[in-house]
Amino acid sequence: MATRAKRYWLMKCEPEAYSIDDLERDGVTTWEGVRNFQARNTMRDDMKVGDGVLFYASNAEPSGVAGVAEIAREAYPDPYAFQKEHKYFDPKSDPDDPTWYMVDVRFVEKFPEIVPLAALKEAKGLADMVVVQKGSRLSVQPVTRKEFDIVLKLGRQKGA
DNA sequence: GCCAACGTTGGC
DNA sequence: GCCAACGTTGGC
Repeated sequence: MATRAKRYWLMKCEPEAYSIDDLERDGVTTWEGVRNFQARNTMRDDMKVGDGVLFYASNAEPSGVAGVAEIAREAYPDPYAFQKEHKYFDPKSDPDDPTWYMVDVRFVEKFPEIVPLAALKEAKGLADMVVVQKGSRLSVQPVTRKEFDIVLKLGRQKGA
């Protein structure tokens, strides 16, 4: 099997919709409902099983990285886009040529405390991280290995 | 709840 | 293909 270096991502979710605790309970979850082309492209074209994911809680108190997950299944068509009554329904998505894709995500670790966005902004080495850029609204974004490791360290040291 | 920043839509 | 209007995201 052809292999490639493990890549790293950040995925946002509002805790009210789905939290790291929900993920810990479920073990694996589906990541449906992404309706942004750039985020879709990332999921569909770049995510591979085993890639690392920073689980980011948006619209939270505080917002920040709540833990770690990994890609459990590579992209497949988002079935909710075809369900008329569903809030993720998109009449323009053709089942024979789906517009929207989703991946599955597996729980890896919950940080003792959330790493707030403010801490990410202050941390050394994270100045170029997508999520700290002003006006960054992408719900699925790439993270470098270096950034991933720094955030991991921040998350683990909190409760110590 | 406010509002700035951004993506998408649609008229032309 | 431009760009104004609109809807959404998401920090605060």
